[in-house]
Amino acid sequence: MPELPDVQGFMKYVDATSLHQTVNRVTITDERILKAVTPDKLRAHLEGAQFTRNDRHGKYLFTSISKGGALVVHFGMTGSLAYGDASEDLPDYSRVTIEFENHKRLSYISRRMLGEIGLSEDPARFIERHGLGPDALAPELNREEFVKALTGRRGRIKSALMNQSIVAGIGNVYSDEILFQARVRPDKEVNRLDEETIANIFDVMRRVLSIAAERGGDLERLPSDWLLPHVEAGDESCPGCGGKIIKTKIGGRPSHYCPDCQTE
DNA sequence: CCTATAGCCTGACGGC
DNA sequence: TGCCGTCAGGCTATAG
Repeated sequence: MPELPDVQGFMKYVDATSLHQTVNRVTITDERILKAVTPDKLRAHLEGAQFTRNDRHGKYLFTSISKGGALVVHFGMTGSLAYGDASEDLPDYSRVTIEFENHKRLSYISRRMLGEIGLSEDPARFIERHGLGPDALAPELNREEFVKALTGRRGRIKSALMNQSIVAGIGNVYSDEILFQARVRPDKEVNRLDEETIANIFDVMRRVLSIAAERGGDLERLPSDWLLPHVEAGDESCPGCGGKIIKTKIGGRPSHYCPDCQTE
């Protein structure tokens, strides 16, 4: 599930549950989720340490470790976190579980194993090496820069919004919502959009992501005049005009839009 | 340099 | 009930 708003939700979740507790034990149920670190190294870095703070960049969560460096958490399409009592059974598809001295545990869950757990000594360098653009909600990202980053590009606007090297954090679902609210069709070629329209997409992007992030990505808590709650509920009618929402594929990803409201 | 596409990986779901 | 194809809120490597 995780796009920027969801990861923001996970960040608050870790803030509320897992900071400043000493790690007793790290259990790795499936090593394949560790792509750039060995199980021994992960354990060595975490055991006896505490988590001190969380930061997010795009869809990545960086949890700082008191001994130095940070735990890198990426959720892929099916990742999530679950905090609970250490005596309880692990949730299905737990891949890594961190047990604390207070007999609680934090489990990283991933059904399809498309995510990753790793370590980074320097998250800023990690972000750079992975070619991530500025976070979509970063205060230093402004309208002008956004317009500049999109100008001269070919391809479709939805693909550009989902391109993490332009702006980090937007995925398949929120790109649909942003374009719905900006009234731009997802298959519109970027180079056929004028500056004003792109600037408006920027404003809408900020509003959509901030509101959704506040709600931790919980689709049920989103305003009912947004597209997502309708699509999620299997409702094929447009919250704006009541017309039929079109489902199609753009860049291989399922996409929803209203042909009547999204005219640009 | 840029964009589009296939592949990774696994389980849930619907149709037969 | 069981099998099978399709699908999925992401990313990377590769081809064009």
